[in-house]
Amino acid sequence: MAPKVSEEHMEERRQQILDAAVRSFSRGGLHQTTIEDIRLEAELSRGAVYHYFKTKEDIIDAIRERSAGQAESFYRDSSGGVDGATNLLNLVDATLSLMTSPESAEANRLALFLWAESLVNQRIMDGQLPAFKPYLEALAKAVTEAQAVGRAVPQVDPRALARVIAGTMLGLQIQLTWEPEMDMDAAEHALDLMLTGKLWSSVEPSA
Amino acid sequence: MAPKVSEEHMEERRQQILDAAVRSFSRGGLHQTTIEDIRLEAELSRGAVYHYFKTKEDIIDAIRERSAGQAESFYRDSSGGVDGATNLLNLVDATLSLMTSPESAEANRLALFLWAESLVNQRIMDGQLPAFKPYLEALAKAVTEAQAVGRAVPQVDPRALARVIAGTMLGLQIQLTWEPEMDMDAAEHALDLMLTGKLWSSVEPSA
Amino acid sequence: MAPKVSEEHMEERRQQILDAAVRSFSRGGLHQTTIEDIRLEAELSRGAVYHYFKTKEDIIDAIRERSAGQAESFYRDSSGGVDGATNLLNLVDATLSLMTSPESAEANRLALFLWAESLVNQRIMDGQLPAFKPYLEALAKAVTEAQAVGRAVPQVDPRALARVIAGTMLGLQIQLTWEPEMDMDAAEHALDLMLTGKLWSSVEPSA
Amino acid sequence: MAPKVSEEHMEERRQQILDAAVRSFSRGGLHQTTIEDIRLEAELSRGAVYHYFKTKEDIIDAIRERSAGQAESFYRDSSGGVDGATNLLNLVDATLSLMTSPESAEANRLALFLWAESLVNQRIMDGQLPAFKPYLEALAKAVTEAQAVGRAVPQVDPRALARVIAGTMLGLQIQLTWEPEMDMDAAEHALDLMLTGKLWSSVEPSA
DNA sequence: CATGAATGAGCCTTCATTCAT
DNA sequence: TATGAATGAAGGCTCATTCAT
Repeated sequence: MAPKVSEEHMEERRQQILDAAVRSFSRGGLHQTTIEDIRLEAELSRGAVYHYFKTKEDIIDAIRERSAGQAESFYRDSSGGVDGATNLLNLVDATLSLMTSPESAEANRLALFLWAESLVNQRIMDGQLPAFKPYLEALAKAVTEAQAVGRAVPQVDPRALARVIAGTMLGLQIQLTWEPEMDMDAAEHALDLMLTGKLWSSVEPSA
Repeated sequence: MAPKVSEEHMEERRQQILDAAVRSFSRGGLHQTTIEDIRLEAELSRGAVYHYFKTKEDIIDAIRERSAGQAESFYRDSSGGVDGATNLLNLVDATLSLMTSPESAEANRLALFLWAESLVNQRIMDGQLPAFKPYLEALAKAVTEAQAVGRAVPQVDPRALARVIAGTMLGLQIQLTWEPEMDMDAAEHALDLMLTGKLWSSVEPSA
Repeated sequence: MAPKVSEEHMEERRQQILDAAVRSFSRGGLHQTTIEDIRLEAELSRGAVYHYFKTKEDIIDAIRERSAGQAESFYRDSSGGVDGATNLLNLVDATLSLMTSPESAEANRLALFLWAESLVNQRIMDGQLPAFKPYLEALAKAVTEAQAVGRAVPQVDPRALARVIAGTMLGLQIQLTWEPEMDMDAAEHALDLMLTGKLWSSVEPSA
Repeated sequence: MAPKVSEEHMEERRQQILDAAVRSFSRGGLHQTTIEDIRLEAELSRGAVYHYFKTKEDIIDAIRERSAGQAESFYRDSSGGVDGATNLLNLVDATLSLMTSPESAEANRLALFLWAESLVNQRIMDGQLPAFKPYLEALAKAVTEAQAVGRAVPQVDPRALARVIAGTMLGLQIQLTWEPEMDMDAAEHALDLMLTGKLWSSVEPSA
């Protein structure tokens, strides 16, 4: 059982470094943050960092993977309902509450850095996109279910609507990074109205 | 009149550099792209670049400013209608058609790079945010007008809804950078249905 | 003709760096010598070195190529005679005088470093070996000619003898790096006796 | 007697490490080979290596010493004959058969690395040279004996000829590292002819 | 105006060595 | 004895920027 201690320690240190890396990267961006920054934040020696991660990019990769995992498990719980329309709302609300939780400020910033980086770094794109797709599909599935019970009109393409809603999430997250003090509750309220068909008057005004 | 010629030449060269910079940055990102890359793309000497721009950041700034200007003029035309609800649709459609135009692939990528960079570079943030705000306000104004004529329910906070809709735009633009081949027309259709209240069945299904 | 000045300057600087590199490398070996050492020896900035050579290995390669070229031209002059046996002596003497010239102390040391490095660095081997082979062949050719005129016995394989003689050159050069003060003239004399058949008594001693 | 076991164990482990080091160094060179490489090759922990050797250089030194010892005992057996000329041939043949034995490929490469390193590392030079000198002297002694019995002409300086012959050995060994498939038997034959005065026709051709 | 050589700060990474357990 | 985590000095290389011509 000797390796067990070692492995535990290994995992602990890795998390310690990743935590420091998340703080550092989200503060300074992927490029401006140096290994030196991370190591200071982790209160480790420079060599120690390289003891647990081969390269800076490996750290970034591990961070991405870890957050993707966290987010995924978060979403999975939100699509278990029977009613598609409810699932949709649940997913949206879960996403919003995830991004508004105080601990998420860092994650939101980091996400934006990764989204940008993915355009230029295939490895990151390859990690990012496959993590986004299931989200899109969960949304589409919910829409399809909503159509099945007559809540959503059949004309709409579930995947297209999923794109729109997912886009809204992404876009709100971005705005949150820009203005952390923005009123996300109000936005959520408006979004809920829109997603339940209560936003627009059903009849044209008697113009 | 010598300076006039000079000024014209100056402006011409600046645009030449900025064009090259847009191509370079959107291809390789803000950090991975070097002045050398830009100068090669512009077919200029390295010194020439520094002749027209003091620093790399100045180039980025000029690019940002230029695109912001282009976008703004684009939007301004879309909020001139009388009907708020129509203005909303116009704005959204204009935004979408701007981002889907073939020349915009570059601009979309560049935008994402700038959004990320703005989190870390106050100067970019200071340029970016003031350009985004009017867009938000144009949307809010359209919502307010829609409320005034009874199209939108009065409970919704126009600014919050503007956040949501603007977010959708941002998020769709991101998805476009990730998957340039995505079906934006379908998304637009779904979005239009949502923004005209035709997406959801007004009555609960007779379950 | 603008590039001409530039090219001249370029070539000049490259030589300046290579000269400094030869001094540095031959003094400290390939691995212990840093770019910093070279740049100090060349009285240049660190960046300047990289302006003219992409990597440290490129510098090493350029050095090797340059010395190979110098050596080759040196040998070529020594195999122009009509008589094979004389050519052989000429080649050997030329080689020896090349390696004993006072400026060659550096080159000899450098050569040994390169020979060792070639075992581990294919690129160096690929440069080294093709430069050695013609030398071997020039020797073999001289032996063949000596056989043709009856000077050398026909039983000997010219290539094998070339290996032996070339080996002698290599081995003397090594000893020279170890003990620069060794008496190479005496060695040359002994070698000449051996290569002219005057070393051994033709008849067995009347034991 | 506890220490005795311990000492045996110590010696065993040291040899295990040296064996691994020889394989590693001869494969990758002195500088490119890391302690990590050696420890993996030895299937030992990193700490263990440092338990038996204080520094990397100590390992190199121990290797050098060990091979020097092996070579020396090898040569000693070859100079026991009565006849100087025969001793000379014996020494040469012994040297050649030592370097051509299949197990020697590694040793040959390692030797070249050490020869190069000795130029830069006094400690290695101090180990190397005193091991080479006796070889030189054995050769010189054989030559002197050959002169004594009238086999070799008295004009030749025995030490100089020793240099030449030793050089030939070194140079053939180098060529062997460069081209392990070279025909050393042919070279040996040519060398034997040369060392017995049978290579050159005693009389000038009747030109 | 234009050129591109020169500068040097700074970054990622490697690796010999130490040392707590 | 044995282990391997930790250390930190050092090196190769990049690149924004300057400046002499």
